[in-house]
Amino acid sequence: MSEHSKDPETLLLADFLPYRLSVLSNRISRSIADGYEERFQLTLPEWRVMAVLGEQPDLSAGQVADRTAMDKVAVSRAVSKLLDAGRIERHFANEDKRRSVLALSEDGHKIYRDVTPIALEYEAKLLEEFSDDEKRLLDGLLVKLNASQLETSDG
Amino acid sequence: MSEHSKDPETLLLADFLPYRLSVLSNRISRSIADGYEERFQLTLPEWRVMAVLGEQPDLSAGQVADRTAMDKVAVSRAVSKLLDAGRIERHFANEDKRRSVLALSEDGHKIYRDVTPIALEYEAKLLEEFSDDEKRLLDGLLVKLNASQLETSDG
DNA sequence: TGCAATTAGTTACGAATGAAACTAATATAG
DNA sequence: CTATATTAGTTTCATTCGTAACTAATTGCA
Repeated sequence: MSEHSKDPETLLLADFLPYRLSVLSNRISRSIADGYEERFQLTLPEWRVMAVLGEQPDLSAGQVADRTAMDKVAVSRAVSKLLDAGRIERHFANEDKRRSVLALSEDGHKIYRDVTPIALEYEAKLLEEFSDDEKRLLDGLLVKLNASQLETSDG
Repeated sequence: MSEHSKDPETLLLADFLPYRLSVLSNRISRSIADGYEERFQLTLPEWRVMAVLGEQPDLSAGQVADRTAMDKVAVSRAVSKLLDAGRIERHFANEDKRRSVLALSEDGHKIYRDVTPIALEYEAKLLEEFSDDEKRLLDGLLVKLNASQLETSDG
């Protein structure tokens, strides 16, 4: 990236990878959320929790946080709204009564089945002009960026 | 993406492009911001405004909003904090007294010169394992995704 | 055992955010 | 001209968000 600006004094926002990713990602997330938020009265963090529980039920709040890269407070809030709305069910583990065990309710499953295709169709449209090769390439580059990010941030 | 899940019923978050971009991008932005926020008492939106003014001075608030993909309220707030801190200067255009003309102050320039290398070094680290080919590829794929996003959202 | 440290999750509170209403200046239509 | 519509930017208000403090349950170690 920034091949145009090797000079460490010059920052061209339009070439700056973190900036580009941020703008792109925010626009995409917003577009998808527009497809379900109003219609299902469902915020993005709530949908993330539902998506992960639809994929794998009986996770704890902490596990949900790990998988969605949300922080535990955000998960706690989303969970409590989803419980109020009757979209998930919660019980607590016998062997550790702090640990919650979360799963979609029947109602939650219904919404999950409705929203999932909206999300996937959006992704499909986004990638509709991409060849299989390009998709694989993109996948690989994102995996690599992700690994690089993890190294770069902490150790 | 989601090559694993062509089935429109099944959403694998870990394969879902919008989700992956969001997690990656948020982590990257956070890491960079950690490098300057506390040290320079500078929030991310404030830095974005400074970055664009450092690159091209004498923009109006609206032009800053367009170039940073921030909304005008966010720009207004960032501008007013930057004015308070003496990091930018504002006057108003003679031919249209509503339109602001913004530029970094001397102090702002100093900060700009300090923060820019932090941002660029982070980007460089992120891409340090990428060959030139891979960088070009990534650049092209992001350009394409961006175009696709624009089409997909509105018309 | 029993007390300190850790862990799961929630609550409280201040800061950040976004939508909508507002103000002031300019452009446009009659 | 003058009234209406539009545009630039700000303010307000309600919501969202993140950090830190808190509660409750569990673990570890003396």
